[in-house]
Formats: sequence, C-alpha cells, structure tokens
Amino acid sequence: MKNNQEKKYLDNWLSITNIQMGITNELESALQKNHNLSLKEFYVLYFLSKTSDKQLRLQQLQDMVGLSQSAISRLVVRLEAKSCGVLQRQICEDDRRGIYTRLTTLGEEKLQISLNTVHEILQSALSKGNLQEELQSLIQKL
Amino acid sequence: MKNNQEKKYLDNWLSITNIQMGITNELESALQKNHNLSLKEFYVLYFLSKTSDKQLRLQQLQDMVGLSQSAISRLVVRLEAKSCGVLQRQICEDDRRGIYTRLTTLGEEKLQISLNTVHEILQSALSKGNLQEELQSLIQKL
DNA sequence: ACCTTTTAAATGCATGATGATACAATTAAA
DNA sequence: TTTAATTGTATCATCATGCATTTAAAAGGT
Repeated sequence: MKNNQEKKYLDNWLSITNIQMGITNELESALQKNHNLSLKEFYVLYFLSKTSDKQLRLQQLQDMVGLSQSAISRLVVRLEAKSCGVLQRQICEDDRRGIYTRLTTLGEEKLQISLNTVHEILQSALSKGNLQEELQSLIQKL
Repeated sequence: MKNNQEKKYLDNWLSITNIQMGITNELESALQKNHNLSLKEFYVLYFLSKTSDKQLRLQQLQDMVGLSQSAISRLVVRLEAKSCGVLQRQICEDDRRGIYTRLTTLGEEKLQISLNTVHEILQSALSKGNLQEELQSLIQKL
C-alpha cells in the first residue's frame, strides 16, 4: 500500500518533469531560431521589463531567473556583448559595488516581439480545457 | 484583454518552472549528499529497475532520462566507473553494435535505499490536499 | 559475395553551468 | 582614522551537455 502510493508520487513527478522539459525545449529552440535568444536570456529581458525603471541588480536577476551568482554575471555580460544594445550594464552610483542591468528601448522592442513567440507556444501547450484554473489552484497549493 | 490572458500563461508557466526547479534542486542535493548520486543517475537506476530483465539499451535510456545520445553514453560510463558495481555495461550479443546497461544486485539495493530519500521529498512536496488527483488529471490533459 | 546505406555507440570540440576564490566597495567597530 | 567583516561582482578551474563526426556492426540492393 505504502509502496503503491510512493510509486504514484514518483511517476507523477516524472510525468511533470517530461511535460516541463518538452515545453522548455520548444521555447528554447523557437527563441533561438526566431530571435537568437536563449530561454534564460529571454527571462532576463522579461523580468527587467516588468520593473518600473527597467533595471535590476544582478542578485535580483539571479533569484528570478534561477541561476547561480557566477552564471547570471556571465549571462548578462554575454548578452550585453552579443545582442548589441538590448541591455546595458552600468555601475550603481549609490553603491559602487553594485551593477545595474538596464533594458534599453531596443531591448523592450526585442522583448515584445519575442513575447509573441513565447505566447504562441505556451498558449498551444496550456490553453486546453480548463487548464488555467487547474494550474492556478495547483500552484497555490504548492 | 488578449495581453492579460497572455500574461497569465507566462506567469503560470514561470510558477510551474519555479516549483519544478525547487523540487529538482531538493532531490539533487539530497541524493548527492546521502547517496552520492546525481538525479539523472538515480533516474537511470530507477528505469533499469522497472524492466523485467533489469537492462536497457542506451537509446531506450536516452529517451526515458531525456538526455542526448552522447550525454547518456557518457553518463552510463561515468556511473559504471564511479559507483563501483551498481551497474554493468555489456555488449548485446544478438546485435553487437548495442550496449546493454544492466542493474546489478548491488545496484538494486542502492536504488531501494535512494528511493526512500526521493519519496520523502516528493511526499512532502506533493502530498498536500488532494494534489495527486489534480496532478493526474492535469497530466492527462497535457 | 560486394558495396552502399543505415544504425548504435563513442569521441572531439565548443558551450554554458557551478563552486571556490579574488577583488573592490561598503559598513561597523575600535 | 585604521581595521575587520560583509557584500556585490568577476574570474578561474572543472564538469556535464549538445552537436558533429567517426567507428563498427547490421541490413539491403545488385
């Protein structure tokens, strides 16, 4: 009895993981192909765009995107260098240890276009049935 | 209106991703700490244990675990070398291109012990409310 | 039988992630 | 002030992963 229940937990978990990976891979390759962005790079732009002044310190980004401190540092450096002009790093004047990563106008435009791709994929993946309500109630319980 | 719905998709997606990452990280570090196994390594042992003759070709493992062909090849080689004796690779005699990865008795024991750790974590993460039923209905719809 | 094509796994290489460490700036204490 | 501890980033070494290529075996067409 105990074992059956445990098997169910694990197998449900594996199913969730599969679904997650599937959608993640779709997002990855569509963003890469259409906008030359990785998924995490997209997340960076998205989280920046949601703030009032379009900028965040590295540590805040780190928590939101879910990367290590060193990984987010390098991701932002790479992204600034690569996608010429979608974001700018600049020293935070009131605490000169800090670095602001700021979304440029160009970056906002790029984000808006990329959002279309993301929404398309998520919609077709998540719009079935009454999935939204179920998801939300699920998320609240977790 | 359209934008609101789209935001909901994306934000729900981000919530799911967060939850997934959280549990994944818990599993990773508990397995690493208690059993010196990575999560993917654990999955390999688990999928092997579910087969009737405790062995699988690399390609089958690849699909189950969700790694590329090269990655699963190396993962299995590493795991065989490292966790002395939990699994054995051997040439498949009826098709000498193939490699069987076989779970040893020692490996089954190790898996059983590791399963306790995994179940513990999943239980505390997934056992709340009537989450199981909700999850299953969700999974079926996706 | 012989040659081509396909298939399974291994390998070289580039990339991106992490943890440990280094460095610079800030804060707190003496 | 000077000094010690903390905090925010950057850098380094290491490692796992994916793609492209290679090797070996099997299958198929002539």
